[in-house]
Amino acid sequence: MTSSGRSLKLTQPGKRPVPMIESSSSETLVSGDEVKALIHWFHQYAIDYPWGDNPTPYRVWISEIMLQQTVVSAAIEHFIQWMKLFPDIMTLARADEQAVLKAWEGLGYYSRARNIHKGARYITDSHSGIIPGSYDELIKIPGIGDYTARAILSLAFSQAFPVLDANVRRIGQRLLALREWQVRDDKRLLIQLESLIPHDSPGVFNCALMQLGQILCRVRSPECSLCPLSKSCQTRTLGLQGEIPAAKKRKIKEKESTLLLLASRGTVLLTRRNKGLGKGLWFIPSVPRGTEQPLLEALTEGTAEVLTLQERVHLYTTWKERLFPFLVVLKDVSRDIPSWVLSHEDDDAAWIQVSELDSYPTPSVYRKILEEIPPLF
DNA sequence: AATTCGGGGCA
DNA sequence: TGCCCAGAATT
Repeated sequence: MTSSGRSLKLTQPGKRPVPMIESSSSETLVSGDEVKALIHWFHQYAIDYPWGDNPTPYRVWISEIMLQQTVVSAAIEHFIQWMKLFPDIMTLARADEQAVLKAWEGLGYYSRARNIHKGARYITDSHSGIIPGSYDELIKIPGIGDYTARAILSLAFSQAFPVLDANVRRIGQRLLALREWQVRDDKRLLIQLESLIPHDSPGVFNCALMQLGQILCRVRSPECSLCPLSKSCQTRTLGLQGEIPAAKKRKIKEKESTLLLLASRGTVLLTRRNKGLGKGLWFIPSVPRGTEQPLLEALTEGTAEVLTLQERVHLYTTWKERLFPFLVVLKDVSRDIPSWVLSHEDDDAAWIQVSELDSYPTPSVYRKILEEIPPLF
């Protein structure tokens, strides 16, 4: 059974524009010789990664989730540390979510970490702790979608599933010289790859394509002269490397926030988000910039001392947020929790020893601010 | 089909 | 600074 049956419905021919040039290999994307050249190129120039030499289902699963929307160099160190902390599924399933999120700190897209944690418990309960080797079962695991299921099946189980990530998609788009890439092109490309993937080494084929996209067929300034697929590449034939794929513009929303880091006798007040964006992470209480005056005055009435911390910019997905943090050292004994601190629904708040801050998962920019706290205050 | 995700790398 | 990234989930 091919891999396209479940995840991808075959579509009708449709009326998309034909490629501007009919290549000699319009049926097979690339020739059999080029596949061999690709594999040869991979064995000669491939980069070794920590997850590459021992591709167990667990290691492939974790690495593939880490690599979702994440450049390889950003994931390597987290993967190494993760395997020390959670060497197997049972250890991961027994860990608490806070520790899992802490291990993920800095990688972003934290729902990935929560999904891995949920997935480990699901695998423990429903599959006796063994990662299943079928597409239909893998796809049920939280955080595993079409790409990751295919990656696990090909890399860890040696099943002939091609993968379609940003690298492979870019290679396909350039081979066909398509100025626009539509959803149905994914299905078309996967069908083509299914006829090319070697059944004795599907993982090598997939890794070779992905590393080719990473090393030679880069988004900007690809090195076509070294590419094993250049003969079939219509983008190279047409000299359109600078135009395909076209850059996508994105819109950024801006906002400004004042952070009030309340401190009292060796502790600081943090809040944990339990819903929506940043779920499970700890934050410094904040208010929209400009609304902090009444709060500061109320706090300084209790003879608080206010230190200005370094201004920061927090970039995440569609947001650019300027942060204006202040350390508010309270002199009175009470450690009440002001109501404005709980700005989001279901927020928690807690006074935390400064010496223990390290174990609380928090977005990177908040980590930097917390590290700015002076030793004595 | 479009948007969101509380990151970081790279030219 | 803008665009991209070994995508998935949600709307």
